[in-house]
Amino acid sequence: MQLATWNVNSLTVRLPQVLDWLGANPVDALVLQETKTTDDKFPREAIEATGYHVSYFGQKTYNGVALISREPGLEVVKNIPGFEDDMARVIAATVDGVRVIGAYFPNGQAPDSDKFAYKMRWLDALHAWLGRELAQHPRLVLMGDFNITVDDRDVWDPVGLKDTIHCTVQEREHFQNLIDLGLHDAYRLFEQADKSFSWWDYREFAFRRNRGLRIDHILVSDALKPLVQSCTIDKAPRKNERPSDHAPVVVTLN
DNA sequence: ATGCCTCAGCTCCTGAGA
Repeated sequence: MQLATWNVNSLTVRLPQVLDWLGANPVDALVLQETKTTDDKFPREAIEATGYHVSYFGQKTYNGVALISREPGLEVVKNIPGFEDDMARVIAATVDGVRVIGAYFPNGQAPDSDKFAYKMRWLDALHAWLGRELAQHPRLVLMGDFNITVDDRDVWDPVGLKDTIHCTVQEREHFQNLIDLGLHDAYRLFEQADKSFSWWDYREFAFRRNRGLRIDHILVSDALKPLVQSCTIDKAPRKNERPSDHAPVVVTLN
């Protein structure tokens, strides 16, 4: 079984690339972030024409998530139950007996901002909900754009970017709290090349110079950890003509 | 350098992203 996550930075712009990628990488489930489109404009037919099922939860201009799967997604949940939020950030469903949660974590902008405070509240709510989800669904994967670097290996310039957004102690503590629920960073279960990133700024030729961050993650539960065969970042779509600034991350389970 | 790209939208500038 293969699962993947990709922040597409507008599905309207990236739909052809998503369809191409799925054709070349026929994963069992793919979660998307930053679809940036309302549900009435979501390209459901184009995705279903490929034989996939899709659930989606969007809004105008910002955010928006989707879950594409070969088998239908069951028990679909949108956003974090009990957490009032006017932003579309989470979609969850059970696919082939695995609870798949796709999430677009808040950016947070700057450590002293209101958006950072919202990010902290959102992370608290995610943690509480995830504890309940894990109790009900031991076979669980949480994946998406976390907007958090786990440690300095995930940062192209850890000195220059120390304590800036995505690299703060508070964000990393929240990440560790998720891990402490019984989750594992699938990417770090394997030896990986130095300076492996999943996002590169559009500016200053950041991709070409490999000045990036690893902020897109796949966490697998204790029950799934023994099944993980590989976890990779697919940089190929970042080389497309009009790329997303993020690359897909893929995990293979047996 | 609160820029540099890219995207959406009350679109020809602005806000947000990371």
